[in-house]
Amino acid sequence: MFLGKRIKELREERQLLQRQLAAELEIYTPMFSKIERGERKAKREQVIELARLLEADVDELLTLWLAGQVYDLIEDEAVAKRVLKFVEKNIE
Amino acid sequence: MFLGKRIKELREERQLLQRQLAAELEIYTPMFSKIERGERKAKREQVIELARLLEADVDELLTLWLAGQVYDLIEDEAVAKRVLKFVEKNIE
DNA sequence: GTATTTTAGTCAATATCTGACAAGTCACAA
DNA sequence: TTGTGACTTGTCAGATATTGACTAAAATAC
Repeated sequence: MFLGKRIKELREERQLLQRQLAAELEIYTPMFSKIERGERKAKREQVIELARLLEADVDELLTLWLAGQVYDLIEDEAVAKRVLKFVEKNIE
Repeated sequence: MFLGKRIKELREERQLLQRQLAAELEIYTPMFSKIERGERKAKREQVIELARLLEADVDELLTLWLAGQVYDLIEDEAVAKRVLKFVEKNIE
């Protein structure tokens, strides 16, 4: 969702078609469309490849990719913020 | 993992056996053991029921439950902290 | 309009998760 | 040293979820 939005932005800036990026990733265009709209989850490898194809920062895209997954997990939870704080405190 | 540790603490404080809590949750003891050790993921419902059985704060346990899932998602990622910050900024 | 791009929907294949259970380890007691 | 209770490990079929391939429909551009 965060990732899809950013990919679409970058793709349009670069004037590329979904079809073109899909071909590079060796997936079908409908699949690419779904990834862009957040209906399907991209694979890690695809995110990395997309960063290359779109000349974007791979860490930025990986961050958005993961953020979307974290968001999906906690968005409807009353304790969402508390969860984030907790994980922050307990990471590495 | 966070949840399992806390459940074990509470269970021992209350001097309850895995077998007893498992029975209350209507699951097999080995399953309970796995949940406690983080080998299996508890269900939302089970977390809520456990809070009741252990006289613990349900939000605390739900937080730990979700935190474990978020942690699993990002623990090995270089951008982990950045992800948390990003989600924090973009929640609600 | 019609051609191109994007999205929606279907479906089988595959991967992942779950529950149930037998069998194992470990600690302690008889 | 064997019996018992608590907990853990391992397995495996069945349920669930995810994925990829693709057709068809919708939106947009020309």
